[in-house]
Amino acid sequence: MTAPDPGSLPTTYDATALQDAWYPRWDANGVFATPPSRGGAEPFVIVMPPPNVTAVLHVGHGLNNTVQDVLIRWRRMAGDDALWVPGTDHAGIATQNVVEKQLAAEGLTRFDLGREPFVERVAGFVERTGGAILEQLKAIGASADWARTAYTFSPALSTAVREAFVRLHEDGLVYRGKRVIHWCPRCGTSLSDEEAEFTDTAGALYHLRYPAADDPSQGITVATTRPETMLGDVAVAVHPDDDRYRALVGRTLVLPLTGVRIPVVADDATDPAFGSGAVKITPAHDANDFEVGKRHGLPMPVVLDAEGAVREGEGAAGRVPASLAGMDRFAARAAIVEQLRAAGALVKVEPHQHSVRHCYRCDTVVEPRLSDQWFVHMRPLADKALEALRSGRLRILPERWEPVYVNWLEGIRDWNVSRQIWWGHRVPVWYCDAPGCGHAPMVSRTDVTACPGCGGPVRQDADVLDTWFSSWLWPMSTLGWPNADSADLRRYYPGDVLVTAPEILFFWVSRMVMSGCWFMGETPYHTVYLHGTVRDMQHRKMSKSLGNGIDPLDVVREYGADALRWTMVAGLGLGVDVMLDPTDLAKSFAPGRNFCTKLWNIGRFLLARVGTAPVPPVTAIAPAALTAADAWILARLDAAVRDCDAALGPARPAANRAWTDAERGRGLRLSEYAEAARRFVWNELADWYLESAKPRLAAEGEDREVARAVLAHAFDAALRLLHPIVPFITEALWQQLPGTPAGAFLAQAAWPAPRPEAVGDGAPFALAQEAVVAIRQLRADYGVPAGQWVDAVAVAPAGGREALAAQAPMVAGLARARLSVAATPPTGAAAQALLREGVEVFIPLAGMIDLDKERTRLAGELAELERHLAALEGRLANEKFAARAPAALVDAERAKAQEWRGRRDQLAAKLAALGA
RNA sequence: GGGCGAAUAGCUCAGCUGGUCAGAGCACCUGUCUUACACACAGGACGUCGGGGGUUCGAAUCCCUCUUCGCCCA
Repeated sequence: MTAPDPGSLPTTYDATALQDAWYPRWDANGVFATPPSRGGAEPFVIVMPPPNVTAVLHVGHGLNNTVQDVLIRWRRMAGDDALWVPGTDHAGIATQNVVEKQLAAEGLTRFDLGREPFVERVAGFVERTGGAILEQLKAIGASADWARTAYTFSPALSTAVREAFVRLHEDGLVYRGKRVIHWCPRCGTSLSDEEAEFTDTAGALYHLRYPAADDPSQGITVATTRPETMLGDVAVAVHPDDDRYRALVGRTLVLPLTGVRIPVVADDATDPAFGSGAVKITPAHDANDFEVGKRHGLPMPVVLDAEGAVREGEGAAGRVPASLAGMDRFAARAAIVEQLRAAGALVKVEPHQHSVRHCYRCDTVVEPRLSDQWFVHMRPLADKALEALRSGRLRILPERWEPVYVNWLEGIRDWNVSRQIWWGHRVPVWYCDAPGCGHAPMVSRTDVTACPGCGGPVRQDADVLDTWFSSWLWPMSTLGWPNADSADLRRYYPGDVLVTAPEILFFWVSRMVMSGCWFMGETPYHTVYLHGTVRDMQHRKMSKSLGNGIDPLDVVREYGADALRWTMVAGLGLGVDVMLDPTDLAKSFAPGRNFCTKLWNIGRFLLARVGTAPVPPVTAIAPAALTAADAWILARLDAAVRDCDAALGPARPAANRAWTDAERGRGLRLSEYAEAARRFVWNELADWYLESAKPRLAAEGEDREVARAVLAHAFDAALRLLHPIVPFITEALWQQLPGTPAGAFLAQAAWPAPRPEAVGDGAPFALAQEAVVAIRQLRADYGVPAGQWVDAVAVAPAGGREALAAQAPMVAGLARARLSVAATPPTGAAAQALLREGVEVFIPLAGMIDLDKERTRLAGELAELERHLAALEGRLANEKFAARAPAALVDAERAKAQEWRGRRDQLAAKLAALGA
């Protein structure tokens, strides 16, 4: 690779060209890799939340991965052994759905193919199309260590899944049980609590009358939102203290339509205030009823099949009338309601607002259904995850999510990990079906091929494991777990930061903490950073179904990856949602586009002025050779570096891998970091220093060399500060700096540090800035044409005149004013302004001065000053303030009052001189 | 029903453990093609910090309460 020709910066900023030029070079030169040679550095590890293997990049991924890239590039530059592990997730249900849809187009189902051919087909599909999203991430500049790209269904990570299952079984935490679980009839599988999401739905409350068997004139009215489940009713429960029903407890009711006889039971979990106070009990199709059924030893007939149709299942003989058998649940609801109405059993129907669970993958209404499932007993794991947070080894930002995390873990329920689909890690349990053998089920790390008892064939459990059962191991499995000898695992576990969205705090984040604590004895990261959600202008979440999404690749093509990244990061307050308008990309991404264009122009102009000749390091310049402007910009740079550091860090807890209370809420303020860096390069370096340096650069001589050196140094540092956010443009500009060694990359350059001790703060320059601002204001007030030069006289105390006079060229350039410094004010009419340190600026404007206007202006200024002064003096006059406020504060307030009084007197004198 | 959180300029939000804290960006108004940038430069206007009460020498900042929103969980 040859260094680009320094004179070759194109006039127009071409983001695409920069991206095409620099990403391949970084990649080819191993900039993102974490070779053993960096072993001396401290590791900093982020594991990428693995996108679904079939996913395509959306703006949420863009935001999530940009944040991670900013952090990893920052730490890489800061000298850490920075590792960002990328990868994808096999996404059991989602991926299987995609392939099933393809099959459906061919008129086939997975059952037509059979299990193994189907799984092969999915694997082939993933092989061909999977992981495209990782290539898309490169387009937005993601600097992950691609050589370590992982996949939850790879052989290595599958080993981890099996190990985890077996070990939890050995620990007594895995069990198989018959429970009412959430069943998605469309996906044909069970779901965990987290995968069955509540949606508020306008439904109806049906009041059904069940007559007593021995006296049809008596009976009980029950209220239900799912009348079709009455086919599976086995009892009616009432509260034991409910006088309305006391006489009926123990008697028998007759189910309408089927004539099935059921008892009335007393159960104190019944809410007498809800509906009629009597509740029908359907143990096989309602989780609460299941508990009631167990308490009372009731049967549990299954009346809905796996497709959600009404059908006599286990224990349900005689419960489904032939006219209804095979009817879909919603059609059956309508039919049953009609039949009940006809039979006179329907008392009334009321509108009813309630929450209905839907499948998070396909939005189908979830059906509670009794079935055999594998569960993980979570209490012991959750306790460890709680301890991690309480001990400070884990923090969550923004901190307001911590109580949410705690609340969920404290009420944790067992995790249904089995799924009745084919695409996924098969449950590692084998059964011997041989009659008479009776060998217990075998839970095994390795495949079991023959029964150890009878030597006969064995059958593996048909279920696969929840995809989250593999992703909860991600921070360990990607590093080699369960191989305890893995060098990566030893070096890089535990990692540092997890960046994700709050939606998967329970699904994934807390479970990773649990698995890390349980299997490795340490939380997998010390910081969870939960960023906001990308929303449209109506604050709606962007989604495919709403059609309000933004394709990040469109943005990259039109405005560049840097503009995309800048817009998102600069707008990213901690935990704050990012609002973008999908109908107006130009407006949405204007902040990033504007900033990149500005930076490009700063760079182009600055680099052209600095030229290609070598510059000395600023540390080699004699302090006496530095002008006030130089001292000022170097001091501003120090402040900018400190601001960026404060906004970003600390990168990790100072000691013992545990956050102190003082550290806990600090850092990861990406928008503040962006603003601090932006302010420096734009408002300070470009607007003031570069402008003021123009005359120096135009002249020949030693001072020109000083200005070149300071410019090069300040811009170099600015590019370093900005690089994590806008990597491409900063790299391209940095390569043009005269000091850049051939073959070096900004992506690997050192993060700036403030000078250990400042050499002056450039106070005279700051004073001249005030003069420039004041003159500009006066010019605007008096409508002086922009192109017209004016004279300006600064009246300063004896000590400061010389330093201020030295700033005259700067004032000339920035305010179009010929500045002279004098001991006394000029005679005649002049517009005037008061600066700090008693300095006054006068602009004699022959014929332009309006005395009334000037008086009004000064009187306004005086009035405001007196208002503030009065408040201040009132405070100082308060004895209690003097007595109780900190002495330092009181002193500062006194000094301030002193200064303000001086100002007031000066202003008053001016007004008097104007004849006011 | 339970829990958490938010209400600060037209918009999106900073303001951490009470003392220039009334701010930033965008939008808006006015002027300018000032030898890199009109995707820019310069200047300007804009808020009794949701209502009420309390603690304090002092509250946007702490406490109580009301109102309105949002999120999570059941």
